Amino acid sequence: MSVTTTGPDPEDLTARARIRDAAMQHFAEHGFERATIRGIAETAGVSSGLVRHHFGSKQALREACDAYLTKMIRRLNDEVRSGYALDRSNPVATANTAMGPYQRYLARALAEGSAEVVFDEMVELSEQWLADADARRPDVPDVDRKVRATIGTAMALAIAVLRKHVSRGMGVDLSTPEGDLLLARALIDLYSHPMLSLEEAAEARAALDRLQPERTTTERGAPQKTLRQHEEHHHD
Amino acid sequence: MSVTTTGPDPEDLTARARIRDAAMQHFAEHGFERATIRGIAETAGVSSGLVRHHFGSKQALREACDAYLTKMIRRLNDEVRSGYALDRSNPVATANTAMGPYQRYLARALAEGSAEVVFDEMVELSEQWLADADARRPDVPDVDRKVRATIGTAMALAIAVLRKHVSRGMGVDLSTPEGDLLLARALIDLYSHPMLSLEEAAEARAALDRLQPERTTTERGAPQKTLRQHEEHHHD
DNA sequence: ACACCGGCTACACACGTGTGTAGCCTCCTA
DNA sequence: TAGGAGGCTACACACGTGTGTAGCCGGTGT
Repeated sequence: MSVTTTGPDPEDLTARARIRDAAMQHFAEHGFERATIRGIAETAGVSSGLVRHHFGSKQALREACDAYLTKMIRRLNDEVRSGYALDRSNPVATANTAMGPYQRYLARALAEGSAEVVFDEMVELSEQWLADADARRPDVPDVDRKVRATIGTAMALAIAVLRKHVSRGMGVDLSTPEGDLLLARALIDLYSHPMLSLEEAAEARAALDRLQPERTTTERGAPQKTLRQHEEHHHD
Repeated sequence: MSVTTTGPDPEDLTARARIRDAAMQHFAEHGFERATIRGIAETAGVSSGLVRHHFGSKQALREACDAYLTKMIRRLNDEVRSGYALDRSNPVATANTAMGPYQRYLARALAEGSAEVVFDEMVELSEQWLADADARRPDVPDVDRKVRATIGTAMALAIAVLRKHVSRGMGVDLSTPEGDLLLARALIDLYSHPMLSLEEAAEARAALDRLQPERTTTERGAPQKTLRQHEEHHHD
C-alpha cells in the first residue's frame, strides 16, 4: 500500500509523474487558484509548456491529480473489502494514513469542492465499518447508515482540512510526532465518550419531532436576518 | 432570546457595510482568490474604487470581514458566559446556528486558513461546555480539555466546511429543511453513540504507548494507530 | 538513411485583476 | 458664501498568468 509516495524514485520518475506530484504539492500548499503552472513546472524541473503538453489545461491537471488520488483510495478500498483489513479502528483514519503525503492535497481539494470520488469512497469505507458497528449495537439507528457514514467521514476529515487551526488550538503542530500522538489520544478519548447521553439524545429527538411540521427555511446569505430564533435546532 | 445578538445593525445602509456584506457573499461563494473586487463592488452597487477607498486592499477587506465575524462570535460567547445559555447541547452547534447566513463565509475562511479568532472563540465555547461534561464523567480524561475542545470544534465545523460533499453523501441538500432535519437526527445519533468501546479505547491507548518510544515512521504491521499522518515530502 | 512522432523548450499574446491617480459632487462648518 | 473634507467615480497602468504557436532534439521503425 503505501505506494511510491515520496522516497523510492526521486528523479527517475517520468516527467509526467513529476509534474503531477509537483502539482499536488503546489495545490496543497497554495490552493488551486494561487498555484501557478510555471511554479509547478519549476518544481518538476520542466518547462511550463510541458505541463500543458501532458495535461491540456490547469483544470485538467487538477483532475489528473484527483484521479490519481482516486486510484489510490480505490485500491485501498478494495484491499479492505477483500478482508485485508489491517486494523478495525476508524476506517477514515486508515484511509488518511494511507493517503500519507497527499493528505494535504486531499484536504485542500475537498475544501475547494473537488475530489468528490475520494470522499465518496471514504464514505463507503466508513459504511462498511459502520455495518459491523451497527451489528454490535443494542438500539437501532434512526438514520440511514450512509448518512451517518458521510457525516462521520466529514468529521474525520475535519482535522486534516482545518489542520492549521487544530494545530494552533492544540498548541502543537500536527505534523510533528508529538502532535500526531496527542491527536491520536484525543481522538480515542472523544470517540469512546458520547457527547450526548441516551436520555439527552432522546430528548433532542423529541424536540425535533415537535417542530418538524413547521420549519422555517433557513439559509441564504442575506445579511440582515442574522439569528434564527427557534431555540432548539442547532447543530451543523 | 438574543435576537439582537447580531442584529440588523444600526446603519446597514452605509456603503461600507454593503461592501463588506457583498464581500462576504463573494468570498463565500467563490473563495478569496477567485472573488474580484469589481464583482464585489457591483453586488454592493458601488464603484470598484470605493472598495479600495474604504478598505485599503483586498486582503484588508478580507480581514474586515473576519473582524466582523469575530465581533459576532465574541458577543455570542459573552452571552453564553454570562449564564445566558439557551441550551446545553453542543456549543459549537449553537455558534454555528447563530452564525446563520455567514456560515458559508466562515467555512470558506476557515478552510483557507483565516478567521483564526472565530475558530479560537468557538474552541473556548466548546471548552466551557466540556467543563460541565467532564464533571459528569466517571473516568478522567487523559487529554487536556482544550485539545479535546479544539478537535470537537473542528469536527463540528466539518459539516459546514465540507457541506457540498456532505450534501452529496447524504443525498439531500443541507440547505433545505429536509437536509437540515436529517443532519440533526444523524448528529444526535452519532453524538450519543461512541464509535469506540471503552475496551477498544483502552487497547488503542495501550497500542499507542507501546509504540510511543519508537520512531515516527509508520509501521504497516504495527497494531492500529488510530489516526496518523506521517508527513513529509520536501517542502516548507 | 530517412521520415516521423512524441517529449520538450522558448517565446509571445490576450486578458483579468489589483492597485494607483485625478477629479467630481455633496454635505458640513466657520 | 467660501472652503474643505470625505464619499464616490472614471480611467489608466503594471503585472502575473493561462494559453497558444513554432520549433528543436532524440529515439524508433521501415
